[in-house]
Amino acid sequence: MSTNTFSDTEHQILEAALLEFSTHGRQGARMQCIADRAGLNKALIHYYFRNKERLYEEVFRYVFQRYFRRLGETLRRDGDFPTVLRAFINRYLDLLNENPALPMFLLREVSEGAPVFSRRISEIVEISPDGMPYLLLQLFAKASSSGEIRHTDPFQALISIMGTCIYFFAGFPIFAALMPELQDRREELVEQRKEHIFELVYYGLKPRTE
Amino acid sequence: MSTNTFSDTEHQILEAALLEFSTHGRQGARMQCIADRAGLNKALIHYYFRNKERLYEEVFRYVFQRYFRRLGETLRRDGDFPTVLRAFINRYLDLLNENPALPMFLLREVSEGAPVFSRRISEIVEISPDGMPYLLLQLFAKASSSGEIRHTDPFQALISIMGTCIYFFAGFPIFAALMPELQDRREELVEQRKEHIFELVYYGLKPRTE
DNA sequence: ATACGGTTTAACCATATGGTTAATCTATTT
DNA sequence: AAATAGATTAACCATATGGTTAAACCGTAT
Repeated sequence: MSTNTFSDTEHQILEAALLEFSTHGRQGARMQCIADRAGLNKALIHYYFRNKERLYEEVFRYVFQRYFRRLGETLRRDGDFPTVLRAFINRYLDLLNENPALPMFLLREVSEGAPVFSRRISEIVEISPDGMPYLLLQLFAKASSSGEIRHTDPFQALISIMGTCIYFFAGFPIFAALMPELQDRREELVEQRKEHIFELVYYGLKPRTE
Repeated sequence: MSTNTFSDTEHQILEAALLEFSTHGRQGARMQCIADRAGLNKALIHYYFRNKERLYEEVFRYVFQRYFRRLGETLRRDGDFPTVLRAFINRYLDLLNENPALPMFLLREVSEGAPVFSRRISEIVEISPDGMPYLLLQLFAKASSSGEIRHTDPFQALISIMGTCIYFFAGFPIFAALMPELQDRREELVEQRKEHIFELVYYGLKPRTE
């Protein structure tokens, strides 16, 4: 059940399910819609994934295992604080830009009490000191204690950096509804955003001389 | 339908519905659960709000009208850039802390294509130059042109400040699942966060002399 | 050619759930 | 006290939807 080799058909189902789940939520998702999206018969989904709940779990794991792994990679490379920080931000924004539905998928799960995330957390994210969350905390903790940034709670910094990245994608539709002209500038704004976040976080945390 | 005077019963329904909708989403919400939560008969909900869709719309408007209005208030008061910035951050975090379910409610709606938000946008948020989004953009635009902060796209700043505030509440459960010790520090972290975000944004945007 | 295992499908079933209805209760007016 | 209108309830209905099943399809080995 935790194998990662999926057939073509399974992949089609997973991709369709990801879209359906992230736009309509676990309960709002319709098996028939997933089947239609994937161009397959509904019974096939049950054949491969038994039921909606297991499909959801499989999609969730399938997607976020990769997501957290790719995010963590950037933190394991050598480099000084600003270099690693920049790499993390760029990777994060690229990941989100490739699949803007992911944050909502995760946030939805979490707002429902994160039953699947909690139950299968060990498969999804490394909780060890070599996993993404801990490495990111470490990044700030080290820079903080070496004096490269001012004394900062690493947790606050973690929330800030992830929030500034995620909210661009999660909140974009809100502001696009208010200011339609943003829609066309989207790609440009993503690139601009990399620089903006880096400067905000780096210079926002740097010790002040005055 | 857009009156704001609700009877006790209606209020109970609205509050119960808000909880149910924000944890389970529009489709996942169950009319029976809302009735149970409110301690009322299910048919009463239909009596007052006709059907699920209209109930959802009413709750949505009821909640976010107030939310955006209270957020906008802080931007209409006099004061220099850091003062207004601080007031906005504090108000925002207090609002979210009072009702941590709100961001998810809004984000869910948005990820479903924001049909209700779009349709009733004019009742929910002032789109005029005196409304919250525009005032916040103005705040940064003015500070930017007066040289108080370095040249910055106001939209990027808007996303950053809202993202850092919201994500604390939206993402908190994720990190609380990974680091259980955070749960007890929540209130303390909210207060600490006000200062953290202010410093990050203010000093992150300030012109650099070096 | 045929038998067989894995895959795919149309048709079907059971049930959860949104919504209705008709009766009852309650308070206010006359 | 009778009447009226609004509020509330239990019982019910229709249907959407998750899930099942049995048959058909298809490639491959014998």
